[in-house]
Amino acid sequence: MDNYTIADNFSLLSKLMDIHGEDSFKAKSFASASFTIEKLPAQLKETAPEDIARIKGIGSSTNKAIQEMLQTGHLSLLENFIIKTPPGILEMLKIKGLGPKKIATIWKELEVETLGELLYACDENRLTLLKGFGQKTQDNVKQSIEFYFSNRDRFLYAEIATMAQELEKRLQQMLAPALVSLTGQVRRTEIIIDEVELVVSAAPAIIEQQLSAIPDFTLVETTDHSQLWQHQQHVKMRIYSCLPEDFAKTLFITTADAAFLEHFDADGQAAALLNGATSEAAIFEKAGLDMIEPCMRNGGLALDLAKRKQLPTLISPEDIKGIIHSHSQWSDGVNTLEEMATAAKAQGLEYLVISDHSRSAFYANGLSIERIQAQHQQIEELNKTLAPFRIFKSVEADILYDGSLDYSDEILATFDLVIASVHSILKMTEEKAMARLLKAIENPYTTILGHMTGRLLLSRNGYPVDHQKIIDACAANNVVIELNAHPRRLDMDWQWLPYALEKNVLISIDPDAHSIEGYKDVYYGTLAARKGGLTKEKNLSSFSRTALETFLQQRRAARIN
DNA sequence: GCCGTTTTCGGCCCGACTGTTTTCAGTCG
Repeated sequence: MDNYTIADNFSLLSKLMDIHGEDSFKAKSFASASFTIEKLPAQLKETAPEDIARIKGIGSSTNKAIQEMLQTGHLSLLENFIIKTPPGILEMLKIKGLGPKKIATIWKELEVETLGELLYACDENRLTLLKGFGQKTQDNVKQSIEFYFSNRDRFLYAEIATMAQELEKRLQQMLAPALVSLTGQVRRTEIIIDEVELVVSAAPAIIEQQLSAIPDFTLVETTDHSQLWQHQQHVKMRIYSCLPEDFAKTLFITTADAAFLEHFDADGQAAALLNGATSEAAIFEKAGLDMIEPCMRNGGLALDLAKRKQLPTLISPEDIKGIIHSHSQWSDGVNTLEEMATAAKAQGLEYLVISDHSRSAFYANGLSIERIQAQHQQIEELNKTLAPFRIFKSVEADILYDGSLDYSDEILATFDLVIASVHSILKMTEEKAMARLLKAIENPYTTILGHMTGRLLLSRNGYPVDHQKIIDACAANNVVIELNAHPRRLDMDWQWLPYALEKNVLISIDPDAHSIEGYKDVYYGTLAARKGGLTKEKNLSSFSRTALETFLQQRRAARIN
């Protein structure tokens, strides 16, 4: 083992000791040993133990640890700390601006254990609530984590979409008159993107020659049909090269996922349909099918619907009539309630459902019963001046560990609607998660089930749930299922929308906005919803104000009293 | 954990910089 490795081990040991709240002078001595060793002119493995003992800053314990590393290749003291540290906490040490003390605070105070959760806590403005943290620290941490994530090889659609569209335009200009189109995952608006894929009607050599001129891109792989380019510190780009007369065919084939193509070719007629096609529309026409939008070219469902002439008219962003699920300064939001409402009205929306956090969400400044009453007074006053725009009184009530909601029935009854979500103790078996969720769904005051699995895409898996049973329970209890539109959540997953629609369960595309800026996330929620075949009729946030009022009255009459 | 003397137990603490404070805590090179 060389000096650098030994020094690194001591450095990490020191940080972990600080994170775990060990005596800071002890931790410091390992840090200074690390510093000293890194600068030693001679290798420790070639130095006699008694000579090592004479080095300033290395005492008997450190020397013993050095000998252990030299003899066994391990440092048991360090390994013991690693075992009791979640991997996400170790990863936080890679984030600029975060040292042991801050990480310990984040871990202990926020109960955040992964970078994904930490990023989300920044989005929700929760870091600034911690002592010793301010706006700048939160901004730095957020930026730092995003940078870290951007160096990984998978991306959220929202992180990639703009860049992909700009790339498409740029290539169209560079390679004209060749045809260029986005295809694959991006064209299907998948929620997670591995590669930006494009079809280009030009020869590989020409594409390579042109793209080599862009300094940001490096060619990493060439196959018969495609080239893979790596953008510096960014996503990979795959380019399918084809003849101009094969453009429609290639676009069709590369847009769809494998299961869709398999279904499409179930009778072995695909080749005949594709060859010589001048457009995708012509392919569908020749196949006797209505045009299936690229976003629905996953699996076989859309093809079955198309064969029966039952393709739905998909919801689109302009079908959103109000903001459901939002947070203001009353809890952990950035903007005041008045600002949130005024902005929603100015955007042409008909209503705002304000759902600040409930009292157990202490980390998010959740509302005490007194503060709920004060907020309701303010809502009533604002509604007088904003009418016909309306603020609906809501709350994002924590589903507690036993499945009960965070307030008594008397308090829950004062809201127009209640969004019930799990925020704490996310590590559960499926059995526990199901019992907890089902109890919350059966609560007559629960109107909407918020972010069903608690997942954070690319960074945290949700707790395990039996989707089918949850959907069945929502159907039985007339509970709306949220499609949380935050691009890192998109929870419930769109893959379960067909089943929910079959069971006649309403969906609600909700931004979970913690600022006015957050409203724009409904766009991503809508894209995900389209993949699952959602229509505006089945989306609660597409209801007009009056339709929502009627729905809530009827639901209340049926479920309560 | 290390050090060292007024010497075996009590104090130790890179300095510059940032950010959050209103005199300091934490991070980083």
